[in-house]
Amino acid sequence: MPVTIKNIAAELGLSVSTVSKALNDYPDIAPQTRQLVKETARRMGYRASAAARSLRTRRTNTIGLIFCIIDRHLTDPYYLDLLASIGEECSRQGFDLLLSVCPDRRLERSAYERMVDGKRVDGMILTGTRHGDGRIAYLVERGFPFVSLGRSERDGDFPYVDVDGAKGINDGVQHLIDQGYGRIGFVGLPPELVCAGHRFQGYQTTLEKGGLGLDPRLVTHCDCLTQEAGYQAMQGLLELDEPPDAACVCSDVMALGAMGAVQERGLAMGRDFGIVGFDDIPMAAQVQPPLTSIRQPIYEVGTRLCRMLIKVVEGEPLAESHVILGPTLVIRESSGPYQRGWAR
Amino acid sequence: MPVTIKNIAAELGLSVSTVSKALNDYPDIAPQTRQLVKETARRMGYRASAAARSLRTRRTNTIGLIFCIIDRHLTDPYYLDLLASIGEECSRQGFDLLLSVCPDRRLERSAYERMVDGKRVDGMILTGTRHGDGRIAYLVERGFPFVSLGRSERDGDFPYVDVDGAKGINDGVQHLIDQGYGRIGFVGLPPELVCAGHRFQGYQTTLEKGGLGLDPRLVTHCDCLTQEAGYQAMQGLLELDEPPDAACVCSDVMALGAMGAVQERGLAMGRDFGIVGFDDIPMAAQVQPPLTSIRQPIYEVGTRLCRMLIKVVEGEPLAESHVILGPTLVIRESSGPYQRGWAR
DNA sequence: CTTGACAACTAAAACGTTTTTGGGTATAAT
DNA sequence: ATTATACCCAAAAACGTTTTAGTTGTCAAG
Repeated sequence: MPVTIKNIAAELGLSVSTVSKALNDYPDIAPQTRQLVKETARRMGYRASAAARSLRTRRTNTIGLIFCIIDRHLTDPYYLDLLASIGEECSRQGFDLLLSVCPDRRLERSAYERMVDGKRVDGMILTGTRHGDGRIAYLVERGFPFVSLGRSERDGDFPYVDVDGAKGINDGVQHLIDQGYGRIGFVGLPPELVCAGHRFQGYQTTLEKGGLGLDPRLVTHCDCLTQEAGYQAMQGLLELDEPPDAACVCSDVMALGAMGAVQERGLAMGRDFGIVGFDDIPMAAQVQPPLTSIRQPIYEVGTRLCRMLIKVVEGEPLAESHVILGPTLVIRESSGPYQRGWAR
Repeated sequence: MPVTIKNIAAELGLSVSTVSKALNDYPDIAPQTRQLVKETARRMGYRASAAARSLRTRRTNTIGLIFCIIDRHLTDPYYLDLLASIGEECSRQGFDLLLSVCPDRRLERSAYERMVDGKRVDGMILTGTRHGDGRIAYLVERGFPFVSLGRSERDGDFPYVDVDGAKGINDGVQHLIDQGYGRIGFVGLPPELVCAGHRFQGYQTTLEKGGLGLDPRLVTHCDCLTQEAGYQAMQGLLELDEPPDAACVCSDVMALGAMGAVQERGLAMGRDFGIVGFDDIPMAAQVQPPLTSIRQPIYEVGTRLCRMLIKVVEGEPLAESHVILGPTLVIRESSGPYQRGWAR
């Protein structure tokens, strides 16, 4: 039923190999033949069978992406933008994107094996590198092409794109200091994430540079990137004997939850209490008050990841295999100048 | 390098066909042989080549999904949840999910052709049915298995899952009426979407039922589902000579933008002006004031779509091929009782 | 002793490509 | 007239499975 290369050959009285070569622009095919074949193929509505082609060429022209969803809620717009940028670049390059969503960390390994060992994809994009990342170990051991979003110091040398989290947090914390906040808390990412450490370092060094000591009680983190978790974390900080008057929250989604907790206490955001988020999701600009946030160039990250991986897959050399992109602080009202103390 | 069925056969001194049959539980294989083969396969780390298998069986065990992104921003959490639910169900059923993101409506057709004619997937999930939907025409013509999220009256008979938008809007508008709002606007979806019509009907009938006439000036719509568009639409309504005192906005993301426009005018949300959104994204509960919204059972929608499609692909009969799920109104503060008039 | 039935396995074709090798026919060079 | 050189095309193998159609061996029934 579907039209194959053989049908075209029969139609034209040519051999299969000639047709194949014509379609693939081999040099030893007469220009007119090539023309004729392509014309006929189009007329007959021919499309190469992906399976047959990849069986023969050992290439799938597909890249794999696995999202491991904890808690059944992956509603962070950040991921959707990442996905969109990767997907778009894939399309441009004629690649497909095979996506797997696994609801449980324990199923993650088998999801990778399915894609990699089942030869379903040519390469993988890995997001959110973790300490002692089993996925990296696996891919390195297999010698399978991959790039990652996020560094991983000790796990071997592989191409990655990362955002300079320390720099981002530095800008954010410094901004809070400049606005007059003196007791600045930190709501970090799940500690297993490599980038969580970088961001904390940014917090630490900027406090020191600003002459503010680090109070460990003001440092907390969320185990998942949800509003609820951000709300809880901020609750914890506000219940301290000496609560903070500002906080740097490592994800906007978490920051929105944190804002809720602050406002619930009757504190005026951007006056009594300052918050800086991370990611600069679209919602950040719309919420009341608008949320100051450290913008990640997420579209560029996704695009670069995709381009790098495709180069690796095709065996081309990478101009740079370790890319660190700079975030930019977007100042809005949630970090307005500090106006009064906690006790009022 | 990768271990194939032939390697296993050689290792055990069996034929390829025996190994294949053993792995696939054919009855004419001795139980002990089957056992031995499976054991050995596992030990050697065997994984069937997806390409070879699907070349032979004409099945890919993959379903396709194409997101057409307008405006480079697909940050609606709704889609991420939909994607997550579809992805999870795929995993459970041992299917892969091939995702294509096309930045331009003009590239949509070729994205479909790539998946369908290139035999990359066994079936497609189509989202957001449109009037005179070219995708449906194409798939029907090809006789290709698909299910859709959303009805389509005239385009032929195919399985779908839909949410009862008329019912949802009905509940929302009735709620606004009950809260004392008397001049209720409507911010609809892009009119090309089939569901846009259903929702508008819900608006219309509920107004009539409530004895409120329909003022066409209070009816507007957005061309894309962004906050910005919602903001603009609401601006338009508020600039009328006789502006509304409430509005039903057909997507939460748009509703958040609309809330911004309302608040910018100095109106108190949930007192001077009521808003009901649609989708009940997580953000709705967190924003200030929390947004009343019509919840779509999006996880169930995704799961059902996936299950139905897989049944169709496998040639099993569908218990019900036209599923309409009910939304539920989640009441929050953005639709608090009407307290004062526009002029103050 | 043949026949048939059954169980357990194998041979081989097929799926639709790509690619290597090689063959034939012009044209050009010796 | 012979040889070399392009040029164009065809044959065939290969990729790793699945599946149809046997083949072998054993055992029971006739």
